[in-house]
Amino acid sequence: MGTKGSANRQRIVEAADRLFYSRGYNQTSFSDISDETGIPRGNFYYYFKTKEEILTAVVESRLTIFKDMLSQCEASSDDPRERLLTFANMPALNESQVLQYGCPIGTLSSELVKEQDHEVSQAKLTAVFDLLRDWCIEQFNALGLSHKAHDFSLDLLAKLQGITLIANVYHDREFLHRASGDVKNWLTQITSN
Amino acid sequence: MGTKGSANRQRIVEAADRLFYSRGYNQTSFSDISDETGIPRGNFYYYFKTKEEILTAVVESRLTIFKDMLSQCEASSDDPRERLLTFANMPALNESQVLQYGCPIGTLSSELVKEQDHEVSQAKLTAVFDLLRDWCIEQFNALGLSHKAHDFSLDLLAKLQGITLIANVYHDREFLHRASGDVKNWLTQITSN
DNA sequence: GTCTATACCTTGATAGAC
DNA sequence: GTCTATCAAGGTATAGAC
Repeated sequence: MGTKGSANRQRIVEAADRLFYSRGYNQTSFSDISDETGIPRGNFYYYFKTKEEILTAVVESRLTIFKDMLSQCEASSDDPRERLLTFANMPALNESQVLQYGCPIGTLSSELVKEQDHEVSQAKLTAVFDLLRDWCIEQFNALGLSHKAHDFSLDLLAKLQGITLIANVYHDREFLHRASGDVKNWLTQITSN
Repeated sequence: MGTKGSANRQRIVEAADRLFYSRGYNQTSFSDISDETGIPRGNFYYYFKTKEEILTAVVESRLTIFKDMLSQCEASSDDPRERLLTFANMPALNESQVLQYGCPIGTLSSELVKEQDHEVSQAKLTAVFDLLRDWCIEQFNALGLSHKAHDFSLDLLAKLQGITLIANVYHDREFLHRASGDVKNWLTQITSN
C-alpha cells in the first residue's frame, strides 16, 4: 500500500474530520488532534507538510463518504424518483449531527469561502457539491426531465442546505423533519406526469 | 450621548463588522481591526473588555441593520403580500456581497454554533433570526394565514438561506436570481386564494 | 517511522506613561 | 482618553535523537 495507507495517517484524518466538523477548521489546533489520537504534534509533519494538507485529506475523505451515500441511494431502488427521495431524506436521517453541527460540507464551505488561502481544499469542496449535483442531474435525466435537470438539482441542494442551516441554528428537530417531508413532496410533484 | 456613542468605538465596530463578514470572526485579529481603523490594538480595551464584546456589538449592529431592512419592506407597500415579495428579494438585491461572502447572519451563525463560548453573541444572533421570522409571521397573519404563518415563515427563511449558500459556494449570479424568482413565485402561490 | 524538544510567530489581553 | 510596551499562552512548523 502507498503512503496514504498508513494507519497513523488515517487516524489523524479521522480525528481531524470529527474535530473540523464539530469545532470548525480554524478552531481546531494540532494539539486538539494530538489529544484525540494520542499521536504527538511533531509526528504530524511526517504525514502532512502543513495544516492545509490535513484539511485537503479531510475533504477527500468526505468526498468518498458522500460517494458511498450516493451508492446507498442508488441501491435503495431502481427508480430514479425513489432514489431522489432517499437522497432528500439524508439530513433528516442524520438528525442529531445536523441539529448540532449542520452539514459537513455546507458549514465547511461557508468557513472556507471567507479565506484567501485554502484554494486547493476549497476546489475539492466544490467538487463534492458537483458530485451531488451531477448525481441528481442523472436521476432527473433518467426521468425524462433533462431540460430542467440542472435547475432542479441546484434547487434540491439549496433546499436541503437551507433547512439544514435553519434546523441547526434553532436546533429544531420538528422543523427538520417537517421541511424534509415538504422537499420530498416537491420532488414527487415535479417528477410526476 | 452614552459610552456607546464614542466615535472611536463606532469606527471599531464598523471595521470589525466588515472584517467579520469578509474573513469570518475567528480569522479576524485585533491587528486586522487596528490596521483598518488606525487605532492601536491596546486602545480597544478601553471600549471593549474582550474580543467577544466586539462580536456582540457587531451582532447588535447587524440587528439594527436588519430592522431597517424590514422597515424598508414595510414602506414598500401596504400589502403584506408585496412586503413579503420585497423581503424575498433581498439576497438578489445584495447580489455582489452575497456571491462573495454569503449571508451576514447565516454564515456567522454557522461559524458560532460550533463553539462552546460566545453564548451571548449566539443568543443575539438567534434574536436576529427571530426578528425576521416574527416579521414574516405578522405578514402571513395579516393575510389570514395565521394557521400556517409559523411554518411558512421558517420555510421562507430556509429557502433564502439555501439559495444564498449555494449561490455563494458557486459564485453563481444566474442561480441567485432565478431561484429568487422561484421563491417569489412560491410566495404568490401560497398567498393567493 | 516515531517521538521529544523547541523555535518562532501571532494571538488576546494587561500595565502604565502621557 | 489615548497610546506604547509588553505579557503569557497558544499557534504552526522544524530539528534532530532514537
